[in-house]
Amino acid sequence: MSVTIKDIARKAGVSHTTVSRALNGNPSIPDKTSVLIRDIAEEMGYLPSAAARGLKTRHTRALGVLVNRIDNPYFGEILQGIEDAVKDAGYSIFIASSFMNPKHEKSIIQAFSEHRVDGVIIGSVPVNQESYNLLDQYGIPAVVINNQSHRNHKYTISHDDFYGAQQVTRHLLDLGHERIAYIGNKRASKINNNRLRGLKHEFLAADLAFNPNFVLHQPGGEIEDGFTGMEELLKKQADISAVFCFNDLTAIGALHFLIRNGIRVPEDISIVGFDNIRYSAYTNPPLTTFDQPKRSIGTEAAKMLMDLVKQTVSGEPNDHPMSKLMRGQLLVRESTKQPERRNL
Amino acid sequence: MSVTIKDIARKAGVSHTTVSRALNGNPSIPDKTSVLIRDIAEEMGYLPSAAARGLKTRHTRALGVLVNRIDNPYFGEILQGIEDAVKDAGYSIFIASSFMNPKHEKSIIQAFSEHRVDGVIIGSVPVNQESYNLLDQYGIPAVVINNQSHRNHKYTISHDDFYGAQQVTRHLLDLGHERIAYIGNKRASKINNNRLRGLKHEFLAADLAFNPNFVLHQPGGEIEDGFTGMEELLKKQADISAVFCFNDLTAIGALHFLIRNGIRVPEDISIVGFDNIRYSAYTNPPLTTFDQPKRSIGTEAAKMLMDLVKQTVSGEPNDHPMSKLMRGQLLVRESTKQPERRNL
DNA sequence: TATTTTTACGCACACGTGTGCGTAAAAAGG
DNA sequence: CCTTTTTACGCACACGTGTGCGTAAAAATA
Repeated sequence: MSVTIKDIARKAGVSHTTVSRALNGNPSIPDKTSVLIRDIAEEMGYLPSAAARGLKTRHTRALGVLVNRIDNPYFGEILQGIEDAVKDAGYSIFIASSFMNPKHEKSIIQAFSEHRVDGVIIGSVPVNQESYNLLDQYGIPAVVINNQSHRNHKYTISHDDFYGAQQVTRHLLDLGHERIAYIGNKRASKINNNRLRGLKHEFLAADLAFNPNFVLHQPGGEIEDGFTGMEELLKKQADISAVFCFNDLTAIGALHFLIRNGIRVPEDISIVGFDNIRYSAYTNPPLTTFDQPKRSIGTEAAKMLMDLVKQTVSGEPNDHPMSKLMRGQLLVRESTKQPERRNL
Repeated sequence: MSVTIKDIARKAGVSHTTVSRALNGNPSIPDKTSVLIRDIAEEMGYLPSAAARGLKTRHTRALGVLVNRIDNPYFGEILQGIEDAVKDAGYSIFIASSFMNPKHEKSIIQAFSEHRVDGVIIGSVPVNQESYNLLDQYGIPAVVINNQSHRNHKYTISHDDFYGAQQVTRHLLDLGHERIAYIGNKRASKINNNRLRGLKHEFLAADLAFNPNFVLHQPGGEIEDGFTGMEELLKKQADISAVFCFNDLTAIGALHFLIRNGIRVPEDISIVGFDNIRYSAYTNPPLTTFDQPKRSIGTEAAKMLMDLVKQTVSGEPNDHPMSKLMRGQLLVRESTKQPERRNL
């Protein structure tokens, strides 16, 4: 079965203590025996048991990542960013998706805790107080990406949605749009609010009145929500000239609805997305959007978490909260242009 | 810090042995003490240490999943399928991406082995013999999804690409296309071959000659490969009427190139993708494609692996290989229609 | 050579959980 | 009431690794 340090010890004619020390580079072991032991270990295909080691050292070199769903292109890139950062540092990651279901979420956090992960990253999901208490009790630090709960968390990485929404809105205003609609996502309450706030702020800054009837909050942020949202919006308000969508997925859905119904984009209506998921460059027309540094958000979250772990291990208390706000940039493609004059 | 069974034992006035048995439902413990102990455990927020337990039981209730990249929409859905199946069974999953890099791959397999995962799923990545030997040595079963290496694996889940390509080709032939090109993906050699074989087979079955100049193998299967592939193909062969693309991503790229260059789809050229990634329903025009049951592929792989683990645990030898071939179905949307007569 | 210092390594316990075996107490049987 | 069976539980060891402390041998010093 699996090779243990005792097997190596037997073969090398020393005690397992010496093997353990040799493999960990303890200076009390002279080079020649150290080399001998390493060679034998290599030859026997020895790999230390993370379980046994973790039992003693109290850390596992494993992190837990909780997301809403894995097969979401936005999270996908964040996950990849996390993995990039983590891989170099020799950590492994557990990934689980909660589907916004509190039951799942609780059992995921439990599983993470049972595996005694060194830390947890929570990606754009509101998490129960109960789950946090669990992590607290087990002394597991958590970094929250795009905090969605009302609670303020100690360690967060967030995207500056307010700024992003401002840029998007300014772009539309600069083009001459005034009848701008917003298709939001109820579920992502905090993010949704920030984006809407950014939009309103720009209207205010431009001395324009924003028509609240132009806002529609959908139950989710998927393609379908954009599709049905666009449909509903046009039923209520036929005279909009541009739509700011919660994210690229909803924008793709909205775009699709318009094209299906013979409404030209951007000639009749301009569409803007948010996030810059990979695919948004290849819609027809290519989507104007706000480019979130998703991969960087992932790596920054992972780095922050690994720093926290290091501090925890070295026993430093570190009670001051940390949070990092990441900014992206507007990406003008072809789904936006100045509004054409229409008979009013 | 974390609560142990000894803590519970102290509080309940029994030995840790009794606690262990009570929590594991050992019948030698009478109900009333058992309930008492469970209550105390609950109250103290006890969660068993997976490490300590795994050390004794020799299994960790953790699986490893190796993919090419996490942020790929095709894998994303497979991953979600795996996670679905695994969650109900109380397993957790490590996910790591190799980027087709043998170095990464080796260190990932090592990490999985160190964590003594109960099994590994390898998703559409060719894996070194060395890595397999490692898994073998540690007695870790592996299920391979869409085997990409030349070696035949013991346990596999595959999609029936030959059948799929046949359906796709027949669809095009039925529409009246004969000048059908294929944009392939060199990297996915085995899958690529099967799809091309399916295509050729249908030509043969229809008594038509297939023009090998209409085949182009790209270095990858991303959107960009489709874009540049289409460009190159048109330079070489201007008179094609339909393109069968390796997957939806390349199809999206190809489609994008055509539209950018004023070539109408499907009036001038029909395009077919493969996989049916979520987004393919929302291209303009919506993509005709072959719908792979990705989520099912993931769940089936997970189930097979968990069965293998169960057998390994119960000591059954189980040396007969297993493999499951999954079939999808053609999904005709709007990127294909009969060819228009052109001046030849 | 005798003494002190250094070197090289092992003993024994710990981490948290599971389990074979043993045993006092309780229950059952006579 | 005594014997046998059953019940309820604990002791002690094991899993694989890490570590404080101790010690024999080797090296350095006197």
